Amino acid sequence: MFSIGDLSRRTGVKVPTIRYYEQMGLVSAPERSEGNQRRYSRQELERLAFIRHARDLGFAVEDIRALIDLSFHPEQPCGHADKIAQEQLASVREKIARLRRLEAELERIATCCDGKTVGDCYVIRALSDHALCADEHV
Amino acid sequence: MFSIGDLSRRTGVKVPTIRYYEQMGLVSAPERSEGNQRRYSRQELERLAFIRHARDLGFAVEDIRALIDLSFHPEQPCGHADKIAQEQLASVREKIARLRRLEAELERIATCCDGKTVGDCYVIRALSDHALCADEHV
DNA sequence: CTTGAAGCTCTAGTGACTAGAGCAATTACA
DNA sequence: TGTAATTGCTCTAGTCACTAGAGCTTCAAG
Repeated sequence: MFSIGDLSRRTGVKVPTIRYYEQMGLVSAPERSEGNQRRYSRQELERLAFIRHARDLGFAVEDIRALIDLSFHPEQPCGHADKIAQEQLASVREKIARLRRLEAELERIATCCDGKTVGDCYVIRALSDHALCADEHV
Repeated sequence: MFSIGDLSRRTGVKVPTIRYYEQMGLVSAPERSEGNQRRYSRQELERLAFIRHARDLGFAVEDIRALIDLSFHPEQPCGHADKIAQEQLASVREKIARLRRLEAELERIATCCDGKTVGDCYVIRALSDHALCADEHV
């Protein structure tokens, strides 16, 4: 049996976060010691590792809940799991594209400031005047 | 004079968000009509456009507050504004790098699922077993 | 003059935690 | 066995940048 601290060290999920996951129903409430402390089995450790892994990959808690539900029904077609992963991939790609545009814009703004005072600072001017933007960033 | 709705349409900032910015002190409380409705000047429109632009570029509200303060002191050296922009650029680049790693991982996970049921779904297995990961993603 | 859109204030909710207070239980060591 | 340090417990509230909704008032058009 593992204490909540053991679980935390082994999975890298912080202690309050584990309790938060329990409250959200992502991990089930474990057994308790005589003194009311949480005691986890290996199964619960693995489940938390799964969650940690999925969170690292940017899955939303709701997605993770769906994936866990699916993993309890191994006989079901896996189209749903696949769809969740595909959607997550699409969303990550979108974020990357958006951030790339911001990067370009910021590079332009942050590198050509050669003014000495705020009055002729390119950063401030660029932010004041959207027309200075190379292209629309939404 | 513009109503809050005019301002919203012209800047693309939603009406409740404008009121929220006022509460946060990002935009100052404008004049009111006889019937207590907000009436904005062109200057306030421009300020909101500035904020919108900076938010689009991912600046935090605190950063924007600092940039606005700076823009009221055009005689100051602009090193601070430049620093804020540089930091924002660095943070955007970091996010891009991180998302790229996630993208690679998700591609691997989401494209090689050829199982029929959840039982042999690669998505689920990959999430369960961190060891399947090509490299560490933090 | 009426009707419907737009405005007002206020409170509470979002997601995914994080921080802190004030206790109780456990563990390590003497 | 004693005690001190660490870890655990519950509960509330805070974070960020909004967003939603209730219940009301004001404004502009026809």
